[in-house]
Amino acid sequence: MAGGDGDRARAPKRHKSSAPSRSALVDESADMDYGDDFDDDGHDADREVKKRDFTKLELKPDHASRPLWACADGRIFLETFSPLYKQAYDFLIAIAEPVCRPESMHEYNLTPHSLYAAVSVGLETSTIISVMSKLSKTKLPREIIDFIHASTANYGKVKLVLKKNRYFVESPFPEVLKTLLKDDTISRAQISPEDSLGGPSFTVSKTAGEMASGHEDLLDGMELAAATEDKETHSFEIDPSQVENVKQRCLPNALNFPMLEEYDFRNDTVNPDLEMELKPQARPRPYQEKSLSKMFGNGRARSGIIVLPCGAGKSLVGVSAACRIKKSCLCLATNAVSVDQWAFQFKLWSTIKDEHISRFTSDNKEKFRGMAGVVVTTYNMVAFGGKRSEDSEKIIEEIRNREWGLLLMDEVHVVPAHMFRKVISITKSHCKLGLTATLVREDERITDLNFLIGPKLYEANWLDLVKGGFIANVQCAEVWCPMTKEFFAEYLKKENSKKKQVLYAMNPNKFRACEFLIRFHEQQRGDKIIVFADNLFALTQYAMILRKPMIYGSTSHVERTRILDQFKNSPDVNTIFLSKVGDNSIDIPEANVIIQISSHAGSRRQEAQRLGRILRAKGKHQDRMAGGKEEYNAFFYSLVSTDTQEMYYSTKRQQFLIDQGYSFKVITSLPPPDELPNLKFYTLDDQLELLSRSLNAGDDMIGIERLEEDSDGKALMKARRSAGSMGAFSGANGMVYMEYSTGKGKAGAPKKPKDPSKRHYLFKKRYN
DNA sequence: AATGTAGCAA
DNA sequence: TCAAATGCTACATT
Repeated sequence: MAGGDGDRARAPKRHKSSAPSRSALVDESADMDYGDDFDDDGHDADREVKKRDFTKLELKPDHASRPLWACADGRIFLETFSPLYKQAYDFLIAIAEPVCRPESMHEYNLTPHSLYAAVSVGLETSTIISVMSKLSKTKLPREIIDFIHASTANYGKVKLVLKKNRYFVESPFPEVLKTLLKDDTISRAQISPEDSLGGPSFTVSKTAGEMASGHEDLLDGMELAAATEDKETHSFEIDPSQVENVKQRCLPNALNFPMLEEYDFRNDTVNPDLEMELKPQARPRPYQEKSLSKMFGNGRARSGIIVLPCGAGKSLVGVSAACRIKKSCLCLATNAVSVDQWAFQFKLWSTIKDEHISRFTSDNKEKFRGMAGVVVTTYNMVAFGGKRSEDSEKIIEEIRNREWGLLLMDEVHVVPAHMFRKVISITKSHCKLGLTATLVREDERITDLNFLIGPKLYEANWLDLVKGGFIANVQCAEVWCPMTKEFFAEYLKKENSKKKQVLYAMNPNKFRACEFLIRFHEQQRGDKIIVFADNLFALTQYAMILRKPMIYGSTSHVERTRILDQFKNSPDVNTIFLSKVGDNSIDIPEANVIIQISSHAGSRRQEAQRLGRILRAKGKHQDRMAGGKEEYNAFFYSLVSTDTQEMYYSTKRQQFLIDQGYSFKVITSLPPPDELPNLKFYTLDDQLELLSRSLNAGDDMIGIERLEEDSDGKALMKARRSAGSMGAFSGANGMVYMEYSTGKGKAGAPKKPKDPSKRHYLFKKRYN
């Protein structure tokens, strides 16, 4: 990818009259005199640009060929149609936080944390400023430059190092260590050498810096700057249990000497090597390669987080990382299903021997043999506080005592922060790699992740992956379903938000939209469909009336696998209904349509997760692309009852999708009027019957709760558990829901089911 | 040894 | 703040 010679010859100081090519940019930044930060033509400092007042920003003569705008308040806008988009994107994603990424213009935010992330992948202050100035249409506002200087000045000065199960704080600058030790928390955490008389004392040692291997890539080129020469290193030891507190004190919002965690695994002779290589057929895709290069950019392993959408091959990144480090690896997942998957992925992509990898869950307590190995387990298992079984006790003891080369953490965004703290304080690892599909930014826990694991190393842009054909091209739509008069009247009467929820989920118009969509996708396109409903009552009703299998919490394991197997293999089962179980912990087979009939308020992360379920549909995509124009090959519908609380959340969901770069469509007329007679609940009677059933559902729930309080708790549990067999009803033997789907009882007086034992607990009370 | 059930935690 | 889910354990049943 070396560049054109014409560009190379051009003097850096001169304005370019044509669009700067990629190579021009690379060459210039390599030759760049960093003292000459911001622009070529002279006058500057006297300019006070007020925040949000952009009128005074000075356009460069060749602004049209430069892709970004930088505002004084730290916001950056990127034109995606620029020829320099790709480079600019790589750069921005490294230094700033993406805020919103619609199709033609992206917005980013420069924050202390994002700059922390930037310098910890090896960028230097001067490089950040010079590249930004190159890419900017305007002269960089003074505020931005000052901000970057201020936020990056102290980065990289302090390191946290693990040696022989002991933690050390290291720095080439003794005065920095002195500053740190003035802090109470840190000085209390210090483990003084024996002869210490209370004053701070450091150990001095020589470290040989390594030169990183160069690349032609813009960013990798810049990382060269991170290589160090021989330096004296000063250090003091800290109490392992205090590591996280010390780290926290060092953050930008406190002492502002954020600690860098790097693992010089090639020179680690203490920990035994693990024999494993990536198999030749495991070919990381460009973006996977890129995220790995961020992690290993300077020949060591950096701790941090890699953000890739589900279905984009996170596990290959994880396995590759483990293969490069070649030391013992502890891999953490959220549940047993993904533990199995991870173990499988390790065996699939790497040459690791079977006896060197082990799973550790409640019903799978394996042990690897040899000096080093990979252990795959759950967060729960490691953080578990209660009494352990004997086997677990032994294994967990080994996990505690071992020094891990890599701590691989899957779905880092779902795990609560306290869980993390526990896991991190229990295990001793040289390098931590967090994998996630979404970093929901306004969540405070994300900040926690930043110091508990490390900065974000790489984040892929979903749309770019779509364009590359790596993930499915999803059509997202929100379907607006007007409430029927009767449902809406009841809705307005209710105070209880629970009851309201049932009402807008059961809205007959929504039901028919759902029915129509299922029919359309099954029959016209031959798609595989997943329907999500958070509300259990709605879920069971929909599934029973439409006669589709469903899975929810208390569906037995056997039942689940049977249903999923049918969904996967049988041409007759093309739709399944899932409750929240589907969000995690179910290995969902290839589906390419999702319909949401009720989604919860704070469910933006769930939204992402669910969307992720259909991203995997690949292969097909390239074929269609080859055929000419791009086509959607996956569909994501959210059904919303208009004029209800649901509408309130629609804006948020919309925003989420747009932030990820998805375009968004609102459908208001579904089902088409001529289809109406063919769908359920066509007559008012049917609708009223549904209404009364829904209303009673709410009452019954409350009745059960009352029952739970005062009388026989055990009996209730029984009732609930037996309701678990509902899953069985809806599967192959389609008999039970017949009673409901064919029962055309009058409003308020539905037919009484024949066999009381098969009644759903929701209905139980009415008949007693 | 596999399954099911209940209790607990976070 | 709550509901729905999970995972781990122990114990009972087949």
